[in-house]
Amino acid sequence: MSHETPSARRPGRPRSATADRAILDAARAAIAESGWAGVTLGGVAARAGVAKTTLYRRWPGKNELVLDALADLFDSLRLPDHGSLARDVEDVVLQFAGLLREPRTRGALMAVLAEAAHDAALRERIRVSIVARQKHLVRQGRERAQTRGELPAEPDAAAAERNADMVFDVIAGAVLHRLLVSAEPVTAAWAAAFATLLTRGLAALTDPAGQDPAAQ
Amino acid sequence: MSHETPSARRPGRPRSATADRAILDAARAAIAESGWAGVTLGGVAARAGVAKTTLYRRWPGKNELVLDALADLFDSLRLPDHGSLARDVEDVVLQFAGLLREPRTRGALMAVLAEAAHDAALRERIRVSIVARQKHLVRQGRERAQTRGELPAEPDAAAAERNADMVFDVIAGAVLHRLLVSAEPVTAAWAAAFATLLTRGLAALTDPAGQDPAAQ
DNA sequence: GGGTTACGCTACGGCCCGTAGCGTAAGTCA
DNA sequence: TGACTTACGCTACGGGCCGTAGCGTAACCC
Repeated sequence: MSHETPSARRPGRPRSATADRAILDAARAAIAESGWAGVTLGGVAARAGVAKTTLYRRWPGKNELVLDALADLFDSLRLPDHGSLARDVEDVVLQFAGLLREPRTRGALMAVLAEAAHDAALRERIRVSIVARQKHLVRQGRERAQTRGELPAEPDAAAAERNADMVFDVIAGAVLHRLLVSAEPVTAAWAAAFATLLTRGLAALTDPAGQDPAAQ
Repeated sequence: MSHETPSARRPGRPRSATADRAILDAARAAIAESGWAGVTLGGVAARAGVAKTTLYRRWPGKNELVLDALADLFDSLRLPDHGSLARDVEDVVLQFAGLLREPRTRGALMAVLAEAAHDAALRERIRVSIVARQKHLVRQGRERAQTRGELPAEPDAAAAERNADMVFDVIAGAVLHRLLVSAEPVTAAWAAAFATLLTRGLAALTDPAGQDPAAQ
């Protein structure tokens, strides 16, 4: 996943790709069954039919393993073209909420985020394997919206990047907060209302007559 | 904190209020020093000058203790009146980000949320001691904005409640996500842009000509 | 074959959890 | 004052999991 692909083949016995997949599958299963607290590296190893030491040879600890096991989940997100930005956002929001429908998956994700709060290396790992990997959705949506004329073009690249980050934080943050802290479901109605709020607000934000766009 | 206040004085030796405060202070200190993983109930007890058993007599476990230790932090949030909804939102966003400036505080909060994902009792505890206790800020802001004429009045109470929940999720979610997942600071410029996005979007959302407000 | 790396297995020290048991301290009530 | 009730401090314990060390074996390259 985030391991170096041995471009130059090294001598010695190669790592078993089968074991890699077995371990990640076992980790996902363990998460689904017993949540974060229920995941023990010993248990994952046993379930994967692998020695515990093999596990420690590949991942520094529980956080990194679970993160890798979760990262793939988000790769299934797609931005369909419904003809309007709001509809597209609504669709992606529902997809995202669907991925986190399982409470234990939510728990595992949050736990990793929690550890990241005081672990810079883990934070970087998250940034690479989840955030950066999904940010293309935001860029894609913006391009479409600008082509449609729904959103004005940003004055410069820096402003465009700031707005993309903002959109990402607002979407992912709102959905996570609703599911996890408020503990209420993301329904179609909620997604529609949220998409309206976001797209209207975004139009105002990008509008040059909107506010002072003082850079950070 | 969330214990029953002994309205009718019971017989026997009363619980030491001093110990309660000492334990919560010790827990906060432990969080600040070593983050979630570093908090051990044994350690907290020792630091508080209290027997470990005393701790277990009052809190079911680590989650509940840390939650109680964190809940007070949010009570300092205030909604100042700057004359415009956007400015008020901006102010509160900066306050909120300020509370979470300390990475270890963020970690402790996130860890509690993570556990809550698969612990309904803890979820309820969070809902009561944090979410419900701070939601008055949203209601207050809405009332002011409607008095000022910045926002239209909602058609009915249910719609008003839905919007309030939405605002809460968007604000808290976006700030948390930016600080924790994106790992970028909440600057004054970011807060201003976010406040613009939210207030403009909210105006569109509440606008009767906005979209179909199909209830959930 | 020799060299190199990965694997499975076992065993271990260490830390922390959560509880039990006991004697003692601090209150209430008669 | 003395009986009663509840909280406290202390010690001890079984149990679980962590993360590592050591060893023999398996797979791959030259």
